[in-house]
Amino acid sequence: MSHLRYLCDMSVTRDKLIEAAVVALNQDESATIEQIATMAGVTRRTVHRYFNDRNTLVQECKQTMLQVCNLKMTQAYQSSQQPAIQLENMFYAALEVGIQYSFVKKLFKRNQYTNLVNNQERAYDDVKANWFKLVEILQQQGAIDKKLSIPWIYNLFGGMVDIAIEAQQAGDVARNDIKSFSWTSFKGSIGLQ
Amino acid sequence: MSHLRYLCDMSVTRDKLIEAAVVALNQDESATIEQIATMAGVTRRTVHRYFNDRNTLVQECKQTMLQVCNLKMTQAYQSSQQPAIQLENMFYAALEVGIQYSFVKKLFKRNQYTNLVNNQERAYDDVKANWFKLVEILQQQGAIDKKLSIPWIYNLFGGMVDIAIEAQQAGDVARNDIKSFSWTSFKGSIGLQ
DNA sequence: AATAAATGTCACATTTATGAGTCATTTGCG
DNA sequence: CGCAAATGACTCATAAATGTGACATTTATT
Repeated sequence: MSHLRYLCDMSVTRDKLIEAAVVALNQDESATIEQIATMAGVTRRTVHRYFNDRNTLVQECKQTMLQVCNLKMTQAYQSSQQPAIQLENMFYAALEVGIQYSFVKKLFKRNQYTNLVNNQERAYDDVKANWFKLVEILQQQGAIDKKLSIPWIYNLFGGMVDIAIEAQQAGDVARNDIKSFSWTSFKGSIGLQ
Repeated sequence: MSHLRYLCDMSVTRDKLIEAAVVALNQDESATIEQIATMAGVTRRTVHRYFNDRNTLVQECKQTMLQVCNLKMTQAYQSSQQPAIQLENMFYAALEVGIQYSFVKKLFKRNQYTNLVNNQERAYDDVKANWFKLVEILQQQGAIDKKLSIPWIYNLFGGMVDIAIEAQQAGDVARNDIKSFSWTSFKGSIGLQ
């Protein structure tokens, strides 16, 4: 056990593969192993060495992404006591884990109410419940446009992250501007003071 | 030639297949012919009767969707002389052809600058150019937040359509609310007075 | 330089997707 | 009803994607 991982350490490649798979699957949910391997800069055979089959890889992506998002979002939620600040920090957290967040969102969009309820998924429900509470409070205070429904605002929140990702991938919006642009736009879209 | 098309008229089935393919491909760009057929409520064999191969079907989807979007967006652009009204009507037009618009957007996101430049694609460039002019005018007038860049606003415009589609598909936002919610939110997101 | 780990290359079996032919059945119409 | 168009059900051939094994090559560590 070294204090620093080797560059060719297996766990590094493993993480790299999951990361590449998330990017590929986020853009094309039927992406082939070949495409994922190419994106990760390895051979298809290497992917098969780390994951028995395609489904295993996909499942690992789901678990890992859920874990990452739950952690980041929970930290953001606990970063303050003021709903407006909490919401803003949760937005930034979602932006930071952009593609992961988008992946998790799609995950729950498709398999809604499967019987695959595990700890991570329950934790995600908690995160979502906390988010809903925040928006409810802000709306009751009149800080958020009362004409908009909370489910709509939830869709907006996730959708704005996707817009930020797309803008970044398209490359036509300066990378440094994206964070401020997207928060400004999200704030405006819900009429937040 | 009857004034009313038969229910089993070929062109009806053909249109139905294209429509189903657009929905399927919009959600999974690698959707199989089987999935598309299922979505259209026909057999895979039927799809093959109308389109020689998968690529032909995809190409036809692109052409048809481009045509539909160009028409609707151009009509909306020409519906007024006031930039703010024109923009609003273009937004509604994009919403009306929601999935088609989203499809076309993805189309141009991937194959940017291919050599497949045909009439429809040139027309799309015109539509886009007109849209840009509107936003530029509004921003110079101070009617739109000057801190936001126009490419960002363009991404927002298309992204808001996607959010509306998702909200509708998820079913957690009342169908009648979606039009007003999304315009309200888009307006707010760009700081439009 | 020697060693071990990690990855690449090739070869092959299995599965899945695609495209197309044939014939029976359904559907809308006169 | 009876006709003709449209579709479904079944079939097969080919192509693409997946999963594995054996071995060569590269890479990092000692």
